[in-house]
Amino acid sequence: MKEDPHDLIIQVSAQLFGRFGYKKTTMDDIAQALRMGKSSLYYYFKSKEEVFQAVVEMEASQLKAAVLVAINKESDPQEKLRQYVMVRMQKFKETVNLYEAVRSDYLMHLPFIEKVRVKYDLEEVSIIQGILKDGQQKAVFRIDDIQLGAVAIAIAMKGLEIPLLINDLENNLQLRLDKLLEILFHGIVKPPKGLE
Amino acid sequence: MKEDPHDLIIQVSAQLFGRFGYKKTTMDDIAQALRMGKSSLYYYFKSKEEVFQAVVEMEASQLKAAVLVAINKESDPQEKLRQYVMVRMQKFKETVNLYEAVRSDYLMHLPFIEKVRVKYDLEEVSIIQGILKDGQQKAVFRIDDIQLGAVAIAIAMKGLEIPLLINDLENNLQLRLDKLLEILFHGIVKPPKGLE
DNA sequence: TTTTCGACCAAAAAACCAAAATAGTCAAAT
DNA sequence: ATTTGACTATTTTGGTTTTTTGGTCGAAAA
Repeated sequence: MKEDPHDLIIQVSAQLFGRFGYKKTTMDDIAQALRMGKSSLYYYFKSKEEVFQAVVEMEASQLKAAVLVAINKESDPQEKLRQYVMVRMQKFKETVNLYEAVRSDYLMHLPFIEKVRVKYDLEEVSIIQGILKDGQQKAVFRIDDIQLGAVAIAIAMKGLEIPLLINDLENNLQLRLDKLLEILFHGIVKPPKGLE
Repeated sequence: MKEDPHDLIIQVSAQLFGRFGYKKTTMDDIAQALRMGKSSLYYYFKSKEEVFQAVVEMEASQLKAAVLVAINKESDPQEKLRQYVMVRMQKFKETVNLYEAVRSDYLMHLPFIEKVRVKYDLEEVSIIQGILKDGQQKAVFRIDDIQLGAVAIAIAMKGLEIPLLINDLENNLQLRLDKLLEILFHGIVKPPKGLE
């Protein structure tokens, strides 16, 4: 079974974009890597932007898939959420193009990237919502507004992306995540009566 | 009492940097605005970078001061923390140069800005630590590792900076902050016995 | 019909270069 | 101790040419 040209282009482009970045990768580069004429690319994609968008969307859906697999392995909502955060942070760094798209000043302001980012953010919130809802049904989470709660958690997660590029904190990361999760689960206010 | 030239330069520079940005503001512009020769500037500062650094540090310390005033108005640790988050997010946007320094791709990677940012982050963590410690002594907060807890909260706060530039959410901001704080205070896990 | 590609174009980018602007120096003046 | 004008080395800018690149099209192949 031959590979669908469409997908093949996306795969090869992903590698090139990943290595050289969006600007430095030309349509000719991609065509040459595929040993086809540049014009042929335009039979499958109508612009360079569209190719990049496809690459980013592919990576985003892979990230999403990995995350879904991880949380479905767990049944305890608390553990689901922990796995979600862990896997999502872990994989995020590895998806180079998505990373660049969200990060690079140059790309970030392009309207088509903006679209992808919003979509990707919404999916993230939706996944968290799912976990929260599940936890609520199983009566382990107490949270009144699930929508807002999910957004709040997503926001906190964004904060973790910042120091990610400043200094790699492979080691600290685990520790900080655990701390963040503990606060997320139990809060910092002492329970009223003699508990715990 | 005359104004200290050093401080005067910082004040005027802050306005110019704020209006035109770091790159577009020349030392001549600053000198002219002060009606002094450009060379005189170099009597007080040894480079343009140093002037900008002084401006950013001034703004950072003003932000810190405003935040300290706000939290000292409150005595309840929980309210302290709430005021801290509110004021810090509110004022942050208004300190244009600090904002640009942390944000702009061009400036962010300059080593001297990096330094300022780290220092500023550390101070932020230290303030949060203070609030947490106070809350612990007053037995209203329960948190084992104050250092890590403060870092976790600071990280979550960084997440709030991101959507700040994407779309102004003056209105949503208040709502999201409250939600984030509620989770921060009480967590999302249902307490074991029939409480609350 | 569907897919590929060479030839082509307009627009963008890179290379180049001279002129202007700018950060920074210094010796002399105040 | 402070200020400044004159000076310089380095960037930045503006304008021009050349090259690259994204994208089109019609013809050829499959």
